[in-house]
Amino acid sequence: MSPKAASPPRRRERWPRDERVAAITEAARAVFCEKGFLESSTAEVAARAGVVEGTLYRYFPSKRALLLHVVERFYERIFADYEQQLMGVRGTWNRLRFLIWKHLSVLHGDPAMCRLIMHELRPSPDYRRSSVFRLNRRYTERTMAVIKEGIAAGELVPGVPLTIVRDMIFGCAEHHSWAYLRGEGQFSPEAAADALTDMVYRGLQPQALTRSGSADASVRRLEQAVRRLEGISPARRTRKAAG
Amino acid sequence: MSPKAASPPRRRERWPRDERVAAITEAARAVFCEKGFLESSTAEVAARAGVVEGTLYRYFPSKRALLLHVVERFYERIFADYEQQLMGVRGTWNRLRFLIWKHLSVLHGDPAMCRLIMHELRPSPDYRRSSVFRLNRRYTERTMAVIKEGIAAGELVPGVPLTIVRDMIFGCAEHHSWAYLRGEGQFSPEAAADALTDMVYRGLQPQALTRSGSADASVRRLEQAVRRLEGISPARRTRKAAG
Amino acid sequence: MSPKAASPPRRRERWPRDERVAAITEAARAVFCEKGFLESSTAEVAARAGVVEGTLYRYFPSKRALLLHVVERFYERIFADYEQQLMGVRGTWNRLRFLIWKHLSVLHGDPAMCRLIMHELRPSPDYRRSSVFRLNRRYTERTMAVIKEGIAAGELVPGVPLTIVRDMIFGCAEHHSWAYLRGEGQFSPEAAADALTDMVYRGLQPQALTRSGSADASVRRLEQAVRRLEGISPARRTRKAAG
Amino acid sequence: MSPKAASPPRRRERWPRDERVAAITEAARAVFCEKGFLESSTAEVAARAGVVEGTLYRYFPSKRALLLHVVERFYERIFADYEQQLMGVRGTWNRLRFLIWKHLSVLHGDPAMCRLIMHELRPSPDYRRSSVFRLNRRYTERTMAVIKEGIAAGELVPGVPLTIVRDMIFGCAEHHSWAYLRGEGQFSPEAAADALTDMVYRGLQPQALTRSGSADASVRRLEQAVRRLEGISPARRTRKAAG
DNA sequence: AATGAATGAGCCTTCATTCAT
DNA sequence: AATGAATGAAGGCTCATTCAT
Repeated sequence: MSPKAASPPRRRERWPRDERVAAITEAARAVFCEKGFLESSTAEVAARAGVVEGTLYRYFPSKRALLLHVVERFYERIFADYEQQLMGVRGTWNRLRFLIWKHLSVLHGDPAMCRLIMHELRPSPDYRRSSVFRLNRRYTERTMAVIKEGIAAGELVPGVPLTIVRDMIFGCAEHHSWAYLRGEGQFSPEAAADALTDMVYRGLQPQALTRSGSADASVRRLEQAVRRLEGISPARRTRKAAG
Repeated sequence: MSPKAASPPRRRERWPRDERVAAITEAARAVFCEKGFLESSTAEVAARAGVVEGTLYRYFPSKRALLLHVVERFYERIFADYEQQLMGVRGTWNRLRFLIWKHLSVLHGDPAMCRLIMHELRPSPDYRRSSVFRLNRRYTERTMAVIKEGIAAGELVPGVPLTIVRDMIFGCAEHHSWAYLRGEGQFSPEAAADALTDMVYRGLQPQALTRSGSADASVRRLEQAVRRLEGISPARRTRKAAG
Repeated sequence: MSPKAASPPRRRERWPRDERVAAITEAARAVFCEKGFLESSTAEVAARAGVVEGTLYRYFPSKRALLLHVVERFYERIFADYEQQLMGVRGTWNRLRFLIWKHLSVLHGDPAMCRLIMHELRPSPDYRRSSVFRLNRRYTERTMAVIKEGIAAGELVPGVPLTIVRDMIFGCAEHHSWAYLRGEGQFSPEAAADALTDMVYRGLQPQALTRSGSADASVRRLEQAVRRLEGISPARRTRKAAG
Repeated sequence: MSPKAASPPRRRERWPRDERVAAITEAARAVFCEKGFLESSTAEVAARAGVVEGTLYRYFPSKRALLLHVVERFYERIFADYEQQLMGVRGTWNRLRFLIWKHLSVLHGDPAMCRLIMHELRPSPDYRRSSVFRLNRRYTERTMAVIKEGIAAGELVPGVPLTIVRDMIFGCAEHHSWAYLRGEGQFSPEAAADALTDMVYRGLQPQALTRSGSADASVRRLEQAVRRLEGISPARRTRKAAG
């Protein structure tokens, strides 16, 4: 019933507000990345930031809010990079490759943070209501915009649902970097970007199955038309052709 | 508000060991899927299995081992399904589409278990040393084998690293089902399998990047006209309508 | 999830001291009544008063002192009402009924404040040393004065300890309004005042067997002995005697 | 993510369950009574009971449940006393006086516990849904039953709402013992019981205000007539009408 | 006078694992 | 084999009060 007794104060630093926030954010980033979110304690974050635990809660309402803030700052840095650079790249394939490469580079450049986002933030139940979800959407939309431009230009075909394309790009990147994020493997953003871009680009090419240049290309194409009329899947075409 | 009641002493049932294990496994599966691994307590698993907590530790060295066991059983069921059915499917595209569809169907059919595996088991630090990791590798290798067959048959080109192809397939599937696994969206295994298979298949076609204004451009245009008239795959319908 | 925003710097308003105090008092009253004392935070009081927390402590030495101040103001309002009105009422029963009704009306009219006083202020360890305790004493003494007048006038008998009478009146009022103060019931100040006044008034009527010192005291004592042997209540005495 | 590491066990006592519960309950009773509920810590309760904190939660789901249990045990002891003894008392006044005295004796005999109940348990928001509320109702109903018997026997009049009578008895007892419960005063259960019982009993007497055959009866009757001419109360109307 | 950020002790609760019976 | 009670460390969060500016 009686209020907590005051204790002799230690020393009371008065930094500018922004510096405090920055110190806390950075400390949180470091601790979360090192140990993971669940394994981090607010006590450790506070200690590393040079404040007491209570001070954390003056700036952030909860440990989780602090995580979100850390991740938001990360996205901001990413975006800052993006905007400029993309403008200097021309051509659908090149632009696509640039964005994929950029994404892979992010994964490669800060695996701890990416692991934090992917393994600890994203699985949480309210992720889809969080600001980070929206940031991520904005992030992926940049890539999808390039695809759409390609389609609009007639360079790519609109036949494949864009969500599939998006999931293919980001899912592939994620899977591909999986082990690396865990500190258990390596990958090359450049090589992966090349391969992935090619796959996606080719997958969206209008020519479909036309191994062009070959002498019998037109013959095969006729065969295929016939087969299609028989109601058979495209896969069959090849086999029959081969047979 | 009387103290928690002591449960009535259970009879020391003399079940066969296997039944015990099965009961515990099933209880664990149910609880883990319902509440997630971290949120599940051994107490609840034991209660649902009709044993006391201590008994759990007679059969499994830890809660985590129990999780691994549960997931292993799940993989076993998947495999049992697979082997037979794949043998009945011919053609690279079809076989690939079958495996992709099967994978998506698994995600669709038991989202809770898949979420458990993907969000709770896989991020753990020793996943790559676990039996489940090996099972999963075996699982994905089945799919990669089809790709390799396609390459061996000359139907697909070997230019793209297989790991990229694998990551594209499973990464896409995972991303695509993400919201669904959280109970926050829908997806169609069939439609997704079609689109994904097409993308991958086309991405591995030999025709390469003939974006040229090459000589056969006009031939291709003719082909397209034919295709439009025939109108076959779902993806194609759109194009037809648009055309 | 950006960090808690710093509030825009408030203008250092140069209110008259009294207005400041009044604003703080009113804010505190509102917050304390809404959420209870323990559940209220000085931060919220300050915010509602439009000042910062530190300013609170310029005017009040502690949160608890603020509570006391709030309650004192409340008592003052009550007293202001009282003094005048009572003068217009004549007759012991009427005056008693008026005061009881007034008390019940206060409970009825501001249940939140009364709950605050009764459930949160009064149980605190130093209540009996507080100014509010003295105010309350003054408050109850007004009622006791009426009783004393009635006794002095020979209309009521002095046999019952006044503290019991007082406790009966205020204890009854408090119990009667209990649920209402919690927002869980209703009561009528008028009906309760009637019943309570009658009970008290009748309980202090001379007719009962208690006017001792009278000549027949020893006779009554004998009667009581007899009755005790019969196992009958003293009340019977009267009726039997009267009969 | 990894389970908490086990530490070297200290010593593991295995008392009979009931003894453990009793030890915890008694420790909780002692600590709560000494320091109040809010000021007590589960750590202290556990220490006094000779168990670790976790053990508390095996038997009770929360600190508050422990409080409720302690209070329930207290009520049980009270009831055990009651039942027998009341049977040996005859006559409305005597029975009423016994119950009131008993209640006051309880307050007098265990002030710390009663303070706990009245100041810490009862004000809590969900008190009215608690088992203790029901126990208390049962407790007060015992007393009201005696009043009802008196009314049924024609010894008391039914004109006053029973809830008012109940509130008067228990409210008075509570107010009367207030300071004592705080360790700041004294009171005599016997004297208070006598006075309170008389007040209540007389307040429920049928005879109205006129019954004595005493010499000054006529004088009083005249006084009353005067008062009636002045006034006023609704209660009186009834009597007048009846007269 | 006013600000408003820093303090920091301490609480209730959880639960995988162990082990005496 | 089975029981089921005991362990005990750990952690996020609150908030009245102080005091440098």
